Amino acid sequence: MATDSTRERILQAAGEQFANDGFAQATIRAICRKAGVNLAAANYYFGDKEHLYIEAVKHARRLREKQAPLPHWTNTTPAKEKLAQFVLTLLRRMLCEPGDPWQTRLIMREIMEPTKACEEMVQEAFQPFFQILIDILRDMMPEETPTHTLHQWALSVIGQCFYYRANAKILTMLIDSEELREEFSVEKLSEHITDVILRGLGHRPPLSQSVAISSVRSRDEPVK
Amino acid sequence: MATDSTRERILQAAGEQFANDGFAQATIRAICRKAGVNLAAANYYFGDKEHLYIEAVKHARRLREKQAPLPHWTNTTPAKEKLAQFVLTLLRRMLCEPGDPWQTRLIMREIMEPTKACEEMVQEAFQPFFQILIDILRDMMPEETPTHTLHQWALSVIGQCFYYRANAKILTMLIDSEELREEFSVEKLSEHITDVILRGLGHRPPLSQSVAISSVRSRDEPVK
DNA sequence: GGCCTTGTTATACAATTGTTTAAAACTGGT
DNA sequence: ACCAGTTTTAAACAATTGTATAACAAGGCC
Repeated sequence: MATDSTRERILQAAGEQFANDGFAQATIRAICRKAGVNLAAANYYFGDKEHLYIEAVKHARRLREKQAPLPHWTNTTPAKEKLAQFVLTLLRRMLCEPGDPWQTRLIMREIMEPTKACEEMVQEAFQPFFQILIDILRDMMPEETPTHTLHQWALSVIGQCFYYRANAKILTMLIDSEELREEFSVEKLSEHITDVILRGLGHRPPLSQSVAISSVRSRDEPVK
Repeated sequence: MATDSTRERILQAAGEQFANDGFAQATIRAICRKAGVNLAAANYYFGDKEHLYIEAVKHARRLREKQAPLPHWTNTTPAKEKLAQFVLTLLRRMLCEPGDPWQTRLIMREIMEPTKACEEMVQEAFQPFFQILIDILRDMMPEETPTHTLHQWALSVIGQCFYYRANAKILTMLIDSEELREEFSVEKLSEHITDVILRGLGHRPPLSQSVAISSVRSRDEPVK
C-alpha cells in the first residue's frame, strides 16, 4: 500500500471490527490492536468513536462501488440486457463471492439500523442506483404506468437480491448445502431474478407455458 | 393479565429491550427497571443474560404466530388464493401495522445475525412455513419443475416481503412519504407481490398487456 | 542547539456492565 | 404461631468501556 499511515490503518481495522461486531460491541481497543497502533491514536485522528464509525462506513461504500461497478451502456443497449446486468451487479455487490468482505457486512448493518452514517450513503449511492433501475423498468413498461407501480417493481428486483444476502445464514438451514452451492451462485440467482421480473412484465413467456413449448420457441424471443 | 408474575414481566420487558437495543446493548438493569423488578431477579429466574435472551426470542415467536395465523384451507381452495393469503399473512407478520411490535424486531435481528436462539425458530417456524409455500407453488408449476427452481421461486416470494420490512427505514428516504402511505400498505404490497409471482408463473396476463387492456376497458366501465 | 508542530505512548479515570452474595421479606402448611 | 422453602432486595465485585491527560519522540526551521 502506498498510504500505510496510521490513519489509514485505523480506518481499515475499524471497518473490519465494526462490520463483525457492530458499533457498540466493537471496541476502540480491539481496533487499535488490529491496526497495530496505540489506543489513543483513534481518538487523536477521529475525535471519538462515532466519527470513526462514520468515516469507516463512507470508506466501505467507496471501496465496494469500485469493486463491483455497473457496466457502461450505450443508447442502443436493450433494456432487457440492462436489467440483467443491473441485477448481476447488485448481487455481486451484496454476495460478492468468494469470501465475505467486511465492506458489505458494514453496509448491511447500516441498512438494517441506519445511523448518522446512513444519510450520506443513501444520497450518494442508493438514490442514484435506485433511479437507474427505475429508468430501465420504465422502458419495459407501458407509458401510462403510475410511479408507484414502477417503484414497486423496482423494489421487487432489489428485494429479491437483498434477501439472499440478509438471510444467507438462514438459507443454509433451509436448503441443502449442495443445492446451495450448485444452484444458488451469483450467476444462477441473477438469471432467476431477472427471469421472474421479465416474465412478470411480459417480456418472456410465463413459466408454465414456456416449459411446455420451450423446445419450439427460444426463451429469449421477444413477445411482441 | 392473568399471569403478572415477576418472571412474565421480565420476559416481556426483556423482549422489548432486546428488540430495541440488541443483545449486547440491552442491559439487565434497563430490563429490570422496565419490568419493575429488582436487578437480581433476572439472574434468579433465567440464570444469565444469554438464557434470558433465548427465552425472550422463543416467547416473541410464539406471540407473533398467534397474532397473524395462516387461514384454514380445504382441499378445494385454489392455489392462487392460497398464495395470495400466504403473502398477506407473511407481510402481516413482518410489517404488522399499525405500530411496530417488538416481537418482529427481535426476530429480524435473529435472522440477520443468528445466535443459539435461532435454531429452534427455524425448526419450529421457518421450516414448516417455507414448506407450505413450496407446496402451494408446486401446484402452480409444471410437474417436471426441478426442486431448486421451486425453491428459488419460493425465496422470490419471501424475499420481496422481507425487503419491505428490513429496509423500512431506507424506504422512507427513497420514496415520498405520502406515496408510501397511500400505495405501500400491507394490502397493496400483498397484491403487488402476488401479482409479480402469478404473472411470472403465467397464471395472469403479463403486465404490459393487461395494463393496455385495462386502460381501454376502464373508459366505459360503469360507476358502481 | 533551541523551539515548535506533529505524532505516539503509557497511564489514569469515571462510568457502566453482568454477576454474585447474603440478608430480608414473604408464603403456605402444620 | 412457627418454620422451611421460595422470592425479593440492596449492596458489592471484578471486568471492560470510551475518553482524557501528560510525558515523550521525531523532525523541520530559525
